Amino acid sequence: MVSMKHKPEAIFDAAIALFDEHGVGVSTAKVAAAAGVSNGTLFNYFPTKQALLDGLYLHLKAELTQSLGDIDEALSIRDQVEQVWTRWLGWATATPSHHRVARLLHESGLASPEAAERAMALFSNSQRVLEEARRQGLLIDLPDDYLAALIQQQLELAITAHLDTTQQQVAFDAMWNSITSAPTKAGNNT
Amino acid sequence: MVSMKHKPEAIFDAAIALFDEHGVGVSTAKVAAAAGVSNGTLFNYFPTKQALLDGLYLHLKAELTQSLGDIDEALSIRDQVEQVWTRWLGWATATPSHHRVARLLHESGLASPEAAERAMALFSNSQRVLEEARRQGLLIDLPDDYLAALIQQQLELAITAHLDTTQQQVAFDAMWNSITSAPTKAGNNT
Amino acid sequence: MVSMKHKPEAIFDAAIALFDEHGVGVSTAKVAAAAGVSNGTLFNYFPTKQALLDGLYLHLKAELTQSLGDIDEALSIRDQVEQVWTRWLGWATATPSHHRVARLLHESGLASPEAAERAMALFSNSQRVLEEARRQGLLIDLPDDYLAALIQQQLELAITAHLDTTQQQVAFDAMWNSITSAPTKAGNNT
Amino acid sequence: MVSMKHKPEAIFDAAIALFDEHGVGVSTAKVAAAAGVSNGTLFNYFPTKQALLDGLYLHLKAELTQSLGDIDEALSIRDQVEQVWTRWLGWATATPSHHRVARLLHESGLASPEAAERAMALFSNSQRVLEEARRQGLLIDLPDDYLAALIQQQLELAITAHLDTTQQQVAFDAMWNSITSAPTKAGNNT
DNA sequence: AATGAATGAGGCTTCATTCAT
DNA sequence: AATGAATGAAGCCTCATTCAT
Repeated sequence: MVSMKHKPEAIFDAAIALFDEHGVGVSTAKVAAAAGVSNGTLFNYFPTKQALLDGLYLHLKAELTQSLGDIDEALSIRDQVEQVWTRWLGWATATPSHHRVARLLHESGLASPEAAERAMALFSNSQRVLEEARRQGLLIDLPDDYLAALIQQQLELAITAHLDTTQQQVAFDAMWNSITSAPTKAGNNT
Repeated sequence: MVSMKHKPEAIFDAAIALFDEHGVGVSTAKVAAAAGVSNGTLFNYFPTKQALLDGLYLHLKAELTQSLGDIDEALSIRDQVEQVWTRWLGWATATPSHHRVARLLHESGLASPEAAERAMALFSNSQRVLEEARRQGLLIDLPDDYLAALIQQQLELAITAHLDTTQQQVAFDAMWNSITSAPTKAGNNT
Repeated sequence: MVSMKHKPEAIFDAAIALFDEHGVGVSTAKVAAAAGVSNGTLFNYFPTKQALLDGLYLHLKAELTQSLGDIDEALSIRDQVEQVWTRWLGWATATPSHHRVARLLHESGLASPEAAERAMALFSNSQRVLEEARRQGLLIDLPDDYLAALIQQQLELAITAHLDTTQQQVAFDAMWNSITSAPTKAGNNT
Repeated sequence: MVSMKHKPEAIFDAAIALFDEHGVGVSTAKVAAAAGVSNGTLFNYFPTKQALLDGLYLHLKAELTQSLGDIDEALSIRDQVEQVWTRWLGWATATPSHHRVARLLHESGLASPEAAERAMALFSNSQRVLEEARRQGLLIDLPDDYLAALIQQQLELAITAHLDTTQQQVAFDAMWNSITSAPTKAGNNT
């Protein structure tokens, strides 16, 4: 009745679809049913609803990390960032529900601190790009955390806004302008 | 036990405190108790929990609008925007729990669409500033909705990041750079 | 459908009947149904199944204490003890299910330690008789706790054995013989 | 991880340890895990949890019977009884968890009637001592069942009370006094 | 207008038991 | 004979909502 994947996979898929449509409030029973397994079976894999939430969060983050792949260090920093940006956007566009649910879990603080921390660890590659940018003196004088959040926020926005290709480029430029200092830009007052 | 405010006000205050600490999952009974009224009474004012959520959301948005006050149209557009930015930040700093709960209600989609729409209407003033900026050709080529979201996102970030005064200025500049075109900025490649 | 007592009373009665017949494993739902109230109502009075168990235990012990009344201190110690014995037995005979359930809760350790302690406090009168007997040098050389348990054990036995009046007297004598030293009894070794 | 005993034996041991610590509520899965077998295997040996309970009860009673051994009929009745008493106490002291679990199964009525009856049959030796005492006119005028219960009750008490050697003797005397008539004891009133 | 007891649907979780491998 | 994943009924408890007083 449901794809012949392994059970946890089927449960994740069902959870994604339901959480995306109705929020994380959806009952474990409904998730199990949608996954084509019994109520009890779900708890064989995720002993707690929280465990399901955490597991799903990590699953999605890992999926994203997979999509980001390795960064081409031969590129300029700006292009490295754009590479991450583009691939991330590609993932979100290819599997929008996955992206929305990941966002949902993150925003509502429903992924436990441990899960959030483990998820962060997956992005070490991307973080290194930021550090390199800092070393090159490109970045404005705000904490790296802040800049990372700035990037991600704008990425989220670009994703949800369904922009066309041209606009996507403008959106990326806007983000880049927001995090880099613009020494040569004269008279930026009205 | 609770200030002699009018009942709905007391309920809002209780809800803010509890939602801020424990999330919107808090039961109506607990809200009522914290407000010093019986659970039955709460339902006299808000026939539904959703009505309470919506009412609270509008209440908070109205509070914010109040804080934003009138915009000094004599100022440059940039300064008008900064005025809004600063007052908004002032409101969030003065009553952080209010800000957090407003954010919570918005993010989790728990404020009903109708409430969200009515809340938007409160910001007509601020929106007008954006329109004026557009008219003056300052803005990058993305929909106004998008830019409004860009502004608000970065504002939220600046609020939650607990920046010092210098950093706040940098954060505002970053935002401004992200929404305005920078014609004279030469060679923005690495 | 059920006597017009107050709710908690009705719940106690239902619990007694069901626990007596099927053990404390009986579901709260069944207790509520038998009490003529809804599932939820039970939890308005006893926020937890354990609270119900504890409450019931104390209820029964208080009932027993009531039945024991005041001890006639003009009587000899032996007669005072017999007075308690007889009244206790009377209570158990009059409401055997109450007695059995009290025993059940005690034996299975399902009354929480706090409840057990509070229940003990109800018997201060009876304990005083034992202390007086000790003072008079009537008792064998074992801790008072031990003797109290000896008495109660044998009382329980006398109750459950459904003895006739003559046998009841023999049973009491047996108990008395077990806790008192018998100075004049010559050579009780083989 | 678990001794290379036969499976049922290992299951019994695990059950004893777990039931002793957490009560009979412990799940069959946990018992199986502690016994080092899969949950499925447990049900190969005990088709039902009740069967496990009954089997364990009989196992423990048989173990006790073993410990009681043969009674030395050359001894006086009193000494024969004391021999049983002492050996029983020895068993309980040597393997306290076994004793406690046997008691637990008995008290909570969780050993099925059939199992209880079969267990009784194991004590035929001990019962014969009582019958002989009756024949010799030593016993008070109460049913043999009652006296057997009196003995066992007091034995349980002596076991759980952790008495020293002197007190153990007093406890045995108390028991003996409770079941035997004391013709020479003059004036046992106040 | 205020109260708070009553409701019952629904949520999460546990567990004895089955069965295909 | 052994395994362990799968099952689904049942348990405890929460809570938004109603309504008689």
